[in-house]
Amino acid sequence: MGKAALRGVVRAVKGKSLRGDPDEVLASTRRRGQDLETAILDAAVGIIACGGMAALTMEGVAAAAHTGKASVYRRWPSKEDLLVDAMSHALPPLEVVPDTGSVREDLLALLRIMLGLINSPGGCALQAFMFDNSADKHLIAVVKKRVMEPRQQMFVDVLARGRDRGEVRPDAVDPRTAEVGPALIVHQYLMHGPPVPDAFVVELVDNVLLPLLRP
Amino acid sequence: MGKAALRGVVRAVKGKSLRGDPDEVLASTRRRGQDLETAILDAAVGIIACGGMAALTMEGVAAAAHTGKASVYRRWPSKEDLLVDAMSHALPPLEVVPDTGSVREDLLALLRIMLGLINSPGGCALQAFMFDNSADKHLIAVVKKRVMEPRQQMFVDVLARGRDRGEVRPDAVDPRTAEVGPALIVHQYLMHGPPVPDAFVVELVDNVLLPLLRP
DNA sequence: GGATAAGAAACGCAACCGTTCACTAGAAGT
DNA sequence: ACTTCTAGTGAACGGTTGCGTTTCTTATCC
Repeated sequence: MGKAALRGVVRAVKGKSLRGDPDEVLASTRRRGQDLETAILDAAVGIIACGGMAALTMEGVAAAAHTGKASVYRRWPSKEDLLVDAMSHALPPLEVVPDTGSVREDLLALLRIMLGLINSPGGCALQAFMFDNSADKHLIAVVKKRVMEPRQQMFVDVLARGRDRGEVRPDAVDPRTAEVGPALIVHQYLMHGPPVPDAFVVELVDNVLLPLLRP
Repeated sequence: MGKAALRGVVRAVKGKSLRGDPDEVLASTRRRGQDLETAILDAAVGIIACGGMAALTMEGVAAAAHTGKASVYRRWPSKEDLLVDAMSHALPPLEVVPDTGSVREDLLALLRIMLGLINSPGGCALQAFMFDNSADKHLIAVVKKRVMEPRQQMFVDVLARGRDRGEVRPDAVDPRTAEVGPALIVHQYLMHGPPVPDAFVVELVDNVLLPLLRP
C-alpha cells in the first residue's frame, strides 16, 4: 500500500536519474563505502521516524536509500543489527550543560536542547523505538541508560546550582522533581505529536517548573 | 518465535481438554454468542497488552481464545474492526471523582484510580495502542478524547475545589498543571514498565504535586 | 586492466490475511 | 424424544508481504 507508492516514487526518481534529465542533481554516481553506509542509516532512521518500527523493513530501507538489499545485507547480517547501528546513528552527542546564572534560563536552555532532539527525525525514531512493545527490551534498556540518564542528571545539576544560589527549594533537588520537565515534554509529544512548539517550553518553565521549585 | 511457543501452549491445553483429563475444568463445552465474543475480546486485549500491536494477529487471537479464525471473522470483518471493539472492551467506565475534603486525599484517590487502570491488562493494551506509530491516527484521537480528556477534567475539578478551600494557588487551576500527575505516571510507566507501585503515587503527591500547588 | 563492490532482479521460505468448506455440538421447535 | 437449524470448530486455500540468499551485470577505485 504505502509500500507500493514508495516503490513507485523510488522507481521514478531512479529512472530519471539514470540518464538524460539534467534536473537530477544527485544520484548520478554509484556511491560506495562510508557514503552509502550513512545513506542507509539515514534512510532507516527516517523510516522509523515516519512510520514507526512496523515500517522498518529491509526492502523499504534499501529502496529509501536508493540501493539494493544486497548492499544492506553486506553490511548488516540482520534487521536487528541494522536497527542497533541506526539507533546509534540517531543518537546526538551530549551537549554541555548550560550555566547562565539563573534557574529559569538554565531550564529553558536545557529543555530547548531536549526539544531540538525530540523534534528531529532521530528523536522521533528514538521515541518510536523506545516505546515499541515488540522491540528488544535489552536494547531499549541500553538506549535508556545512554540517552535518558545523563540528561536527567543534567537537570539535577541545574537544580543543585539553583539551590546554591537560593533560587530553588533544597528538597526539590532530587531525580523525581528533575524529571518533571522532560516527562511533560514527552507527554506533550505523545499526546499531540511533533513538533512540540517552543512556546510550550516557556509556558512549562514559567507555569509549572518555577512554581514547583520556588523556596 | 513467541508465536511458536504460544501455539505450543495452546495446542497442549486443547489437547488435554479434548478428552480424558479430569483436571481440565473449562473448555469442555462449546461456547457460543456473548460468551465466546468476550473470550475473543479478552484474548485480543491480552495479546496487545503482552506483545504490543505487532503481536495482534487474527490467528493469534483465535488461538488464544481457543477458537478458530472463522468464528472471529463471523463477528468482525477485519482486524481493524476487532481492534476497535477490543479497545472499547478494554476501556473501563469512568469512575466518579472523589471529594474527600482535602486536595491531598483527592489527588491520591484520583491517581490511584489511574494506577489501577494503567496496571491492568486493558490499560497496558491501551498504552500499546495509543503509542503505536503505525496505528490508525483517527481511532487514536477518538480514544484520547474518550479516555484522556474526561480524566484530565477530573484533575482540574479537584484543583478547583482545592482552590475554593484555599489549599491551591489560584493560577495553578489550569489544564497544564492538572496533567502533571498523569504525565508523571505515564512517564514512570514508559521508563520502568508496569506495574507502577502505589508508593510512587504517594511520593508523587507529597514531593511534587503538593509543592507545585501550594499557595 | 583487474579487483572490488554497487545495483537489480530473481529465488525459497515463513507468517499472516481473509475465505471457504465439511463436520458437529448444542439450542430450539414440534 | 426426535428433528431442524444455528453456529462453533478445524483445516485447508490462494494471495501478499517481508526475510535472507544468490546470481549477474556494471561502475568505480587502484
